[in-house]
Amino acid sequence: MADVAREAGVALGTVSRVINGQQVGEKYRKRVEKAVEKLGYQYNSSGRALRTDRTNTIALIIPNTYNPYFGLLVHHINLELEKRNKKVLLCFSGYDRNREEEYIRLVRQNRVDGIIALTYNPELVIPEDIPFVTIDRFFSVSVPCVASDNFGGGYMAARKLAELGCRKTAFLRTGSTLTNEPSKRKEGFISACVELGLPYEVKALDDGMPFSDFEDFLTDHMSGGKLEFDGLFIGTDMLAWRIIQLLKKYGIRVPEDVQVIGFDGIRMFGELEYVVSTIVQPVQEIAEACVSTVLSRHLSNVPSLICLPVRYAPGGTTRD
Amino acid sequence: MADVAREAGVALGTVSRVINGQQVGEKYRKRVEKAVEKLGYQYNSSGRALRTDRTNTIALIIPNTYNPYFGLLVHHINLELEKRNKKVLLCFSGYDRNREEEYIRLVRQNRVDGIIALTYNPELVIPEDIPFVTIDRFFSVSVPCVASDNFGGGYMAARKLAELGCRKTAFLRTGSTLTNEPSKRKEGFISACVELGLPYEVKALDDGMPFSDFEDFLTDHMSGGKLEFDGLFIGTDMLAWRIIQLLKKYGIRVPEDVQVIGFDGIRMFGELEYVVSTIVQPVQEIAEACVSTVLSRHLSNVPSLICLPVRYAPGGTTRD
DNA sequence: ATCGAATCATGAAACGTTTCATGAACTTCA
DNA sequence: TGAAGTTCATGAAACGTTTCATGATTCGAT
Repeated sequence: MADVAREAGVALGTVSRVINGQQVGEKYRKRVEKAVEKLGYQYNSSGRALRTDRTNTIALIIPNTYNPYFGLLVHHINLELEKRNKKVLLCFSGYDRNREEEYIRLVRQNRVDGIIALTYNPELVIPEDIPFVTIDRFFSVSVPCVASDNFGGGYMAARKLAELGCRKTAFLRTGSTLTNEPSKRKEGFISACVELGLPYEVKALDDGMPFSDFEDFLTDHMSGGKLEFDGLFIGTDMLAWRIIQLLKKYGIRVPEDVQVIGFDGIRMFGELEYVVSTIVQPVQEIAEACVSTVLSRHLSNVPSLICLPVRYAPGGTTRD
Repeated sequence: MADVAREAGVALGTVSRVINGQQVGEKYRKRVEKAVEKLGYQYNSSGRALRTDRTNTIALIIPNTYNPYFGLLVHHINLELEKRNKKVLLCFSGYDRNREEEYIRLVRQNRVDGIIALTYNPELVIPEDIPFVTIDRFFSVSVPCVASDNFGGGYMAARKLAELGCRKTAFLRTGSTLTNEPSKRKEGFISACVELGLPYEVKALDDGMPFSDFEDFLTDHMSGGKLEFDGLFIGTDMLAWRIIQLLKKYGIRVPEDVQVIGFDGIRMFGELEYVVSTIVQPVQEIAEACVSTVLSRHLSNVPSLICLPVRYAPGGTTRD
């Protein structure tokens, strides 16, 4: 910057104000711009960060990026931040509570301007002094949470199954120890079933429990090679996929014998057809909401729960 | 840091040396460590970056993160960097040449310590002054390139098809305008076919060309509802998947009528079974190689092409 | 006991910005 | 024409580190 100032024959402060688009006399601005051009000057973000105490970086705490849902989320969040000239600091927690806490420390030394977290530690201590936004996890009214309309999604799934002719349904999920926003999928589902008089069962597995418990549940509800359910709503697309593989093993056809709806909206290779019929989370809108919330310094007038509408998309595991 | 120094009754420089694990007298070290603990001091990385001119950040230029292969790559690269206390600056190019160039600028102002890029612009000007490593793209001997053994993978695929009883095969790919490392998949495939006396055809599509050209190619090679190939090797898993969908439309069964092998090693939901039978890229090793290469300051004795072994994995689209 | 060598903490300078009080140059109005 | 007001560039200080020359202290050898 000193070089630019010398080249343009002005003071450092003047260069700084040109760079930051502040008011500068016309002829000075011209001269500085010419010098910047000539010398190919690019400001040093470390210097700026040191002086302003703002790094223009937002930490993103997320289990991983190979799960396509997370991959999509990372993608949209990064895009939204980029629009606003911000950067992402990636933190992969791998569902590990200790690592999540470790990251809070790391994030402190990097002086990030805010944190967006999709965490699996319900006892996480949320830093008070850094703007913090969660995805799908409600901690307290002072920590904004962005989620899709999980209740509405469950409700929608039940109505859809009914509309497609199902007579007896079940809801399957994992992670039942966590009471978080996605838990409302079950409530929405049940609510619609009750309303419609549609019989249903629920099987929720704790985190530690083996997947084979679903197999036991399903075989318990089979007789003569027939499943007694003709509609399944499953907590996530990934679980839905696994359940479908399981059903195949028993010769139960999807969607002919049983129709299946998942949740998330995962596409094949992230961009082709939906893997299963599903309730699609509005990932882009979620990303946008996270970013604009975390960047609004005045978190006072921000709602503590931002709930975004979902939609249904057929994916070959239902008869539509 | 000044607070810590005051608390411990030592000079700033001493604190600095303790933090950086340099030689400090025993009693001073103790005192400083106690003060750090008491005050919960975390160093400020902007200040350090400014002073040392090293940001501990590596830029990663990649098309996106929702494609599961890229997602996996981002994941492993981040993990490898984290082990070494480095951070990632994410740059999503979306296959767009202009954005790739734009990022090079951005990366300059962030003073990254190095760049890892999976780029789609063969004319990209590689910055001379920043350690630069590419994935799958060979630019020149002065720019190290990390790739899997594409030739070997193609060769392996042909031999596998032959071993599984195929009599007539074809190789299909897109992106034929780019001559990059993955292009060698074709050469390896052909090489093995020639060696084995296995008949083969090749269909390569340019980037602009519509997908339906593959449909034309396949229908041209059908008669009486039968495809004249009984083995297909396809440039990527994603393309393989699409081709399989296409075959389904014509009532051709996989793997009964034709066996298909893809390339990349994409799993369902990033962690379940392989989507198609495939040549698996060693993503973790690729990540490790990229990271260790980009971090070795002395790029002189580093090989300009690092080629890592692939392996075959069955995924239900072959008869094994 | 004295001197030289070795060890190691100190204090100041420097990294590249932004910001703020200062003062120079110009404008307006009587 | 002169005073008061306005605009806007200047220069210095500050942000939190690391590093280097300096000097204090300790130790060993004579």
